[in-house]
Amino acid sequence: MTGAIRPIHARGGHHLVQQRRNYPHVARRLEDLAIPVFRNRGEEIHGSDCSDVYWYRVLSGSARCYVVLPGGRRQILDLLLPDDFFGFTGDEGHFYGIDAVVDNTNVACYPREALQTLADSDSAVAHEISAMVLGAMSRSQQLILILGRTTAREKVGAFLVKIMQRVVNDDAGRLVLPTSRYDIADYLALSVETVSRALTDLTHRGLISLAGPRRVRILNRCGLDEQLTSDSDRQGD
Amino acid sequence: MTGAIRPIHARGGHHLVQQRRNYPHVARRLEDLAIPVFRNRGEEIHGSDCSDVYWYRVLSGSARCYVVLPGGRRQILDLLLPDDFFGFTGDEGHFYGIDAVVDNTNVACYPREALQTLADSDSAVAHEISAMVLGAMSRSQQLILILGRTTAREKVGAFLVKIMQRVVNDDAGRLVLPTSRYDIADYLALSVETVSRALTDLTHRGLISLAGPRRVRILNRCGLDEQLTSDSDRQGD
DNA sequence: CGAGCCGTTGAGTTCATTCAAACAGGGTGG
DNA sequence: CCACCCTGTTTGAATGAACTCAACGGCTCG
Repeated sequence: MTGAIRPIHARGGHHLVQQRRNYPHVARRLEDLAIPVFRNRGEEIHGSDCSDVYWYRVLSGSARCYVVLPGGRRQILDLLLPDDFFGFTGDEGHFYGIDAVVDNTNVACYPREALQTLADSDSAVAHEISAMVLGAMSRSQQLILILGRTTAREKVGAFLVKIMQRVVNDDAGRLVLPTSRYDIADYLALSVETVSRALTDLTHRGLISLAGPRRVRILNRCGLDEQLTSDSDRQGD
Repeated sequence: MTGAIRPIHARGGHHLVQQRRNYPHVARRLEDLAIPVFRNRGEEIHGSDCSDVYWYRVLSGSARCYVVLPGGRRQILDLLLPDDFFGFTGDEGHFYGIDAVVDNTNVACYPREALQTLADSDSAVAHEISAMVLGAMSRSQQLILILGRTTAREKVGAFLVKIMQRVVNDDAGRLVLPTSRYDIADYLALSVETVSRALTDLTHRGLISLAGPRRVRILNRCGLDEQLTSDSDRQGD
């Protein structure tokens, strides 16, 4: 499954690190450690077997980190856009992996040991890493807040707002979703049908408008965000 | 609200840090930075105003980190037991805070700047911090997995299994919950009634037994964990 | 003893899910 | 070019689950 990149690792990974450790005056940078991986939509970037060996960072495209629960359901733990950093933290008993979400996704895989070694010797790198880990932590907390929402409409609305903050979008609130309905469903712990219904519902309420399944326009961001408080929808409709 | 600890901070916080920075030969340890806070059940440890200034670590007792959503619902982001580390990551627009869950809870508050400075000069401390951040990340991911479960029974079951792994419990699977039903509800994004019903349901199924509201005994851990797959409950009941 | 909090149980409603079907778009091959 | 398939999306109907509102029992503390 993931064998394609392991030779690269064996060739340029730990060995190179050990070699260079003896020359601290050589400015080693994060990118020197990166094992580049290119994948098309749906292809596995890394699988369950070596998930605690690497850290991952999306360079272009987007990826999803997920866990397959014993029941067969897939829970997406994180949606990775360019510059996002991610690593699994040893949840045992599940199959977990990282897939590309769009074609030509480029992910950098950093061997953890080597990254640690580099961080020890270069505090600028250490700062960069901790900033990225903090970013991952932030996305994690925000997903908890979304999953903690009560209704599907609120979850989808909050998802759209969060995504809008992360992807390129014009001032008019137009954005292109990187994900399919199935990915949204597995991210929000909903069924596909419910996601679809929530989107049409939001459209009918005038909060968003859809131009094709992926092209969303946020018409009323505050309305999306504070749908929680909305008992106003009963009055307004 | 949180004014009680600010004088301590002003007295021994950044000032002390700046002073000692000039003596790198002095072995500065994490505990030197800690602002100790003692709180009883329900008392606030830190509130919304200074949540991005500190990192927190529970030394004894337990605490809850939560966010109050616009609608008034409280989502608990993390349940902190001794040695657990936590920090908010800048979710704007919400009120968030940390409360003690049991009496005599002792929490160490570390000023972030000073912690960073210390980590830069002492790689052992940096390792310790990154290990603790990783622990927080792990709990975060596990909560996502719990929230991603479909039924309330699964959520509560998974919660019990996770808690069992973290609190002291004898070999017979007996443990004492640190939390009330309300806290469990806000942690799992369920209503209190649903939590209560799920617990009695699990009892009827023979997976747990209750000796008082807080005293739980896990009778069948695998059954709790893999309730996901269980269509067996229809046959068995 | 009363007040207040916590926990449980019941009844009715709301909401998400499942199962099912239909539709749209992109690709391939005839 | 059209037929066809496949994937992704949407909508409908019926079931099932969690929520709200409500009431009650237990417990602690003043």
